[in-house]
Amino acid sequence: MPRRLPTSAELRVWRDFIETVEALRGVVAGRLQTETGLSPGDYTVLLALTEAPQTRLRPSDLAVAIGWERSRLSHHLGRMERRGLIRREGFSGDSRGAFVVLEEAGSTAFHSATVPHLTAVRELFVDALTPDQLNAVALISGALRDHLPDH
Amino acid sequence: MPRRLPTSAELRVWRDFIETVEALRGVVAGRLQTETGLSPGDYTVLLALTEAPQTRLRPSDLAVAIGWERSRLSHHLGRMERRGLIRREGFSGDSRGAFVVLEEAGSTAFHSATVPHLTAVRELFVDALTPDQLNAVALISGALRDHLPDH
DNA sequence: CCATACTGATTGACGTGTCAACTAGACTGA
DNA sequence: TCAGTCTAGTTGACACGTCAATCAGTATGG
Repeated sequence: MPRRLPTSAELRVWRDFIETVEALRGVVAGRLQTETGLSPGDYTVLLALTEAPQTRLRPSDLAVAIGWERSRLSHHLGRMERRGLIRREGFSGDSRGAFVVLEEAGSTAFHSATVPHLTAVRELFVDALTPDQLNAVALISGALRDHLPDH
Repeated sequence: MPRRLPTSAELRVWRDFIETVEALRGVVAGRLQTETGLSPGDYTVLLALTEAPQTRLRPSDLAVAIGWERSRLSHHLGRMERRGLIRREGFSGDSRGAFVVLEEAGSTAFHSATVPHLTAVRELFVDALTPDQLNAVALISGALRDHLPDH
């Protein structure tokens, strides 16, 4: 049984949706970058480390916590380490393992980034929508996510 | 006057939203890639060229048509040219100018990609939502876009 | 006429992501 | 015990994006 293709109206909704979200993400990322020197990825990693006991995590646990692939995380950690935001530390025990440790500079950067970040989210996202629309967004996210393969 | 920060519920909506859309985009892109060998960027460029008179456009016009920065387009065209999907051609007149011309291979690739692409959009996006939700998405996209700086 | 500014387009450097391959230690079962 | 496998993590190659610089050709004003 052949299944229908999207109508042109449905396709337009899709394209507008994707383009808008991409633009939105770009604007938020740009503000974060210029106001705090951190990328969204940096922020995500630093948030997870900040909340971790001893502000340290094993890479795999960190990857799970933020939902990243290990290789992506490894590359990102390399860049963050070069900038002194985090540090890698050996682990006595299972010597495959390692730790990612929050550095002072990372902690400082994170703390000075949180208000600008939250402000950007409010201004560009929350303030753009009515409370009803915000609820709708939550439902729509859930529906889309549940409809994705795997999860 | 100090303005409020997002509540944790609002923040959760934001994060779920961004993560879901990113995942969705990734899945659609992955399907397009494996089923047709084209990236979303390739598809966008090929679509614009296909619809252009003589299936050729000046880079600047192409950039405007698809809403890309010229430098991004230039890099992407370089990659597409290497694969034989498009070709660059000089322009007699204003010799700064140039043309991007759709190659046979590009045309073929595009035409064999359109059904898989549309199918993926239907399955992963349209089918996941009720008609009301789809309407809501359109309204929300518009609200978010209108709230962005510049536009 | 010519210095200057503008326009079209490309380039290089670099951050970011994915995929596949690799290293290396730890586990497991015949 | 030791081959096979699993787990943790890194690496290299490459696609994609942004930014700033560059280049060449066109237009403009004194």
